[in-house]
Amino acid sequence: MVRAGKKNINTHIIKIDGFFKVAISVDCAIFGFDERELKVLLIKSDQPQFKGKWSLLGDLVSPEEDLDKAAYRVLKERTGLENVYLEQVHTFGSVRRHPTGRVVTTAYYSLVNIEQCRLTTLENELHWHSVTEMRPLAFDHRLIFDTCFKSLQNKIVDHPVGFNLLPKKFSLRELQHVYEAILGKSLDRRNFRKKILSMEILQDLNEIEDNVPHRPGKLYKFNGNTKTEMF
Amino acid sequence: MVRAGKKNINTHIIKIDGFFKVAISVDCAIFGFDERELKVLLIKSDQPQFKGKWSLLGDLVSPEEDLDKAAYRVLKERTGLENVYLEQVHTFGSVRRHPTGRVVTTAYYSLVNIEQCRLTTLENELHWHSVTEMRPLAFDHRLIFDTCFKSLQNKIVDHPVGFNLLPKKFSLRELQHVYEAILGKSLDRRNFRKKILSMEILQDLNEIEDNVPHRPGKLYKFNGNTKTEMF
DNA sequence: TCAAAAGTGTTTAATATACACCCATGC
DNA sequence: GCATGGGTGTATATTAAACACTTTTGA
Repeated sequence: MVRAGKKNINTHIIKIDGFFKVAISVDCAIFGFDERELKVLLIKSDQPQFKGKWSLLGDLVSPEEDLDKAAYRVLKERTGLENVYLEQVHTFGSVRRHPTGRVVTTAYYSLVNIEQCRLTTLENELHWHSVTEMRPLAFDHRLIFDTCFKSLQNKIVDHPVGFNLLPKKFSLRELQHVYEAILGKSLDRRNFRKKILSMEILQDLNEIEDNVPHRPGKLYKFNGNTKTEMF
Repeated sequence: MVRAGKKNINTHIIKIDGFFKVAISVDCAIFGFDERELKVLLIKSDQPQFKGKWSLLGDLVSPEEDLDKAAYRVLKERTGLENVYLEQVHTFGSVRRHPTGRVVTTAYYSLVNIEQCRLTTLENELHWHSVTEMRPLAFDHRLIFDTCFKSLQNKIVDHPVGFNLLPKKFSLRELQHVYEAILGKSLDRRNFRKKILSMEILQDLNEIEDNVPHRPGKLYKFNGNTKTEMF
């Protein structure tokens, strides 16, 4: 696989005809769910201008690499996961959005199961941040994050994508907590169950929860394909 | 304004470090409305591989030009219009989507009033094609067009953007025809009027239609800002 | 026996859909 | 006077929202 990640960005932004060339990157808002909270995976920026600030995970796109593939590569490299839910959101192309040169970036968001992640830290620090406690991010990543988060909120209203944040087996309570964390509001339990079950997207596993300090709930799995629609 | 349009694409796709650099372009599905039909502005391709085929209007993005600005520039250059409704849709970044080299393209759609257009033909032929009679397009432009068209159809369901296809003054009948052309189905007249008027987005101009072979309808104008949300 | 969440229906409100008649104008 | 679309309201169906009690388990 083509790896653009190890190259310095300046080898991709080359002065020709008197001006800098354009580089392409992808940036991913990788969402996870833990402790009833929606989280996003961030990395400590290595740019001197943004010392100590966090940024989304991204990388330059190699000239021989499909754009979508680059986003999958970033996910694979950082979380170890393949076949994850990935959605393209928007492309940010202001001339001065990146301090080092012209970088047009395409934003994606991904929904992953935090427990399955095997984070690859490399030289920088990775951390799952609660989306309700976001501090200022490096570059224009706050704008990119907000765009991704809104896109996810719109998506989940009528597309069943919440499972991707959960283990294969889950209870309706856990699924409801996912929806509540994404939408930022509490939902009526009976109406939620009614709506989800009427969609006929869940398969009853005839198993119940274990090790819960209350009456255990039924376990379900998604009866379809949890991959992205993109392929 | 930086003009990338006159350069040959090969001056932007330069072989460095043993492989071709990546170029950025924008492609616009420019929608118009005429004779009760939704139309899209296409240009005869000048690529030898696609001789005789039509393509969307697009151009390379100069390294000193914002991505959105490039889309506005294409619109201005081809239709003479400024301040039009423009929406970014998706970025297409397969390695082999363009025969000449690596070109990542960001797709936009625009809604314009055909009558206000002053088409600039330059060396190629421009034509408004009915969206119901689309023939195969050059490059991957059929995919791009379909993506833009679906995006518009989704948008119009709950966002009042249809006006952008009409003159400043219009009747409810004309507006309904716009919706019917975009959604590809006929709508109940009473329900349509009820819904639109309840949105309180129209201002009654206390004028009536002229030169219609039937009872003239009231004229309205949109009471807000018809520009894109992007700025 | 207590705490915590599972499981389960009905009533009400809001929204969307279906549908028909008289009116004003140009020809 | 006829063809064409303008203008209007109501009844029905569908969907969304509000709401409470009994049951099961672990501690």
